[in-house]
Amino acid sequence: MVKNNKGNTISGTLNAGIKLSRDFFTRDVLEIAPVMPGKILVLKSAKGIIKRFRITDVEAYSGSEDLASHASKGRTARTEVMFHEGGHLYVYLIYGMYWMLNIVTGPAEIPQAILIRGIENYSGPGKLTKAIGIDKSFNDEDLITSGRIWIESDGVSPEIKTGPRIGIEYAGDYWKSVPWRFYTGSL
DNA sequence: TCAGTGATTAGG
DNA sequence: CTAATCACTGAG
Repeated sequence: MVKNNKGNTISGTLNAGIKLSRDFFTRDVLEIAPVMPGKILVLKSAKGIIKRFRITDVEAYSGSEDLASHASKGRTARTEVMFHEGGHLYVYLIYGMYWMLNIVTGPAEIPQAILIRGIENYSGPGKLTKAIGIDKSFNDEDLITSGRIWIESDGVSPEIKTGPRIGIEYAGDYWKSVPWRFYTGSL
């Protein structure tokens, strides 16, 4: 059962849009991240129930130079997925409790990802994954070929606000200040 | 402000 | 093997 911050049940029932293709995700992360708020995250349960959630808040992590990105430490077992072709998911556990949901972008071998920080009725990347049931099993899932998760557009493109990314105090003055958070409060 | 919680990582 | 770290959250 899905509930919002006030404890009320929400259905995730938006109208269907057009599924985003590989070409959308293989572009540079800084082209994609600003247009992610407004897109629809779609999940299909094992029983065939489809739920759609409007994305409201994302952050971009780009390449090996970005000291806030996990990939800045190189290619490890965990960050391997970030080097895969755009359209895959990067899912990892943080603080022993929260699954973080990221969309890998760009061509293969270039580590980039977009953290999904908020969807409608939810604020916070850990809360939204708990609410919609994202876990380790979604790591490296392909949004183009998966039967249980994908992204759609219904043409909605809300006004975007930008700001520095959250929770990256370790990344140094420059990288913690770049305005790579893209969000909207209007949805 | 700070504890909870456990996978991941570097290092011996 | 050990120990530090962490793209968070909720309680005080």
